[in-house]
Amino acid sequence: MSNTKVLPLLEPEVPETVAPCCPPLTERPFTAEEAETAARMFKALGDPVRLRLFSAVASHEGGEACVCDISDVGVSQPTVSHHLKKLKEAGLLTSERRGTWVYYRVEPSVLAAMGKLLTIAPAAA
Amino acid sequence: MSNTKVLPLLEPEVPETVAPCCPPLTERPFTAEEAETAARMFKALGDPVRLRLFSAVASHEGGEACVCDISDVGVSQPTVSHHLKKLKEAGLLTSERRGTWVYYRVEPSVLAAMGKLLTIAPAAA
DNA sequence: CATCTATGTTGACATACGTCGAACCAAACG
DNA sequence: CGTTTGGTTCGACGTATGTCAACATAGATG
Repeated sequence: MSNTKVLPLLEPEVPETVAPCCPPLTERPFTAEEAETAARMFKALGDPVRLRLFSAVASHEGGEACVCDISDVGVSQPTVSHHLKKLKEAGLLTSERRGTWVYYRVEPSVLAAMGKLLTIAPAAA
Repeated sequence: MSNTKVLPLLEPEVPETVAPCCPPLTERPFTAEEAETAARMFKALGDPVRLRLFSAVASHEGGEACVCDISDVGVSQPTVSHHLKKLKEAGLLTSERRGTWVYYRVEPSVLAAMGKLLTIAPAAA
């Protein structure tokens, strides 16, 4: 019932959407370029509605969710669509149409990448 | 030389600035309230300049940095001050004046909290 | 006190952002 | 086909945001 088993499906679709952009925040000062890249992801999660949508997809069984399953976040349906698009553009989600419905799925590597960013110390050196 | 040893200084100054707000994003859909809280932190890091400032402080020796040491990020001095204020308001940094200079320091627990947010699965149940 | 340096605050401005309703597209169904 | 249902795109609107120059404040120093 959990989503622990759906994570290994790293298909080589658009690998550049979430590159290993940056070292941990605490390792050394970010360059302008690194900051630009990382900030784009943080920014995407910096809106309450988007965060709820992302969490809803990430926690949904199968690691993916139909829009109809997650669009109850208190804003209009066009707004939901708008935010999902933003999340896609940030490389956090991917979408796929299957018949009537559109399914969104989290890009698994992105969570790991952002998690590393917030690592205290890599215990290096 | 690294900042691994300065982390244990969790002084009970303002503990509510970074509460254990939320479970991992992948555990269950965020409530509106959780999303509001977490989004505030993500939003603070969602600007390239702020991210560079935060990274500069976090990676600086001693876990803290004078404004003069980190203000070389390509924007004017008032803008730097403005962003540092935002980071403070988000609970990510604290500041202290010591003589002539003002020192900023990262709130250590905040990194751990945000890191947990991005955990894949807590391996629970 | 006068003054210099280091930061923070204020006010103004252009741009970006979140939101909605309306129009539009795509698949299913009669 | 026409209609219904699910979802996106468009256009508009109000608000928030990032930025700077100008001014203000806090210590240090003479």
